[in-house]
Amino acid sequence: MSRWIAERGLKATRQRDLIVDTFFSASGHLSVDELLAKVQSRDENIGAATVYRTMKILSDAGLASARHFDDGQTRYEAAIGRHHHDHLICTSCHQIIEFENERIEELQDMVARHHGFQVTRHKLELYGLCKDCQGR
Amino acid sequence: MSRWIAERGLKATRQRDLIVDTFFSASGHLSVDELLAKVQSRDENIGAATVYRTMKILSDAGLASARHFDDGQTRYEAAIGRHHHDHLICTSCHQIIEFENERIEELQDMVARHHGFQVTRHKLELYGLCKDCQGR
DNA sequence: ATACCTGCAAATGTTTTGCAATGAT
DNA sequence: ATCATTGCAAAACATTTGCAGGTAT
Repeated sequence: MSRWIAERGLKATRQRDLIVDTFFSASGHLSVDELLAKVQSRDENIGAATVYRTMKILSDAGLASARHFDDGQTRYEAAIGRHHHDHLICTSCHQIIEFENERIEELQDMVARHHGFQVTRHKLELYGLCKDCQGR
Repeated sequence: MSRWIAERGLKATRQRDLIVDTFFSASGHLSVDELLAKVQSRDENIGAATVYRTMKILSDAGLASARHFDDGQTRYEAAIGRHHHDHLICTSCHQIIEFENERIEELQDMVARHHGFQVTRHKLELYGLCKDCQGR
């Protein structure tokens, strides 16, 4: 993100580097809390506000995307060179599975066109029980 | 909702009746704030907590459904005898259009089956500009 | 009479913001 | 030297909860 940072007069700091590095080293859909914990295990003096601020920058830069699942917390996932995709979310073990489906996207475009809508982003989430959680 | 209320020892009160009546008389996807305002224009002494509590009851009774769009507020819509449907949301004028698409639902089921997932509910939201807001 | 309900205010949980001190260029 | 950034604490939100008093059955 250094180019993006330089272009708008932002500064590279130890904290930002650490947060960004931690974020991209981790996998999955991290809540700010989870990320903060990982970050603080490397430098306990980093504050939550800095993590919030840094993730907002990453998100504005298009390098991370914010997701709002139904648990009331914002989660971020890496967005570098990734296709758009949607999510299956297990309501029992909270596992998140990603999927892509070209046909669904096409049908969404069709629906939007039909309503004269210009879609900029969409969200498709399927909530339920994953294979492992169905037997209890 | 009188039957549902009686069945579980809940009580019919003036406030609940007023909130429920206001909710079903209004249309669209009301936030608690919006509903509270309408309710208070009929009885200014009704508190926000009562609206929250009542909408939770309606929701548990299956008469209203809670929606969480990306604006950080819970919105409720009437759910009596309605099909499942999804939403187109204008990010400029905040208009919300509903749609149903059988093919998309089928494809979702296929995706879920493919992952061994048992889906209980899903959410499909298309964000963008509605016809009116595209010209600015 | 006995629960249940209400309104208020206080508590909660998540995210944002003001500010003085610190740090990058 | 400038101006962005940090950490902290306080503020801002949306929502929930405790409680004393009020109300439906």
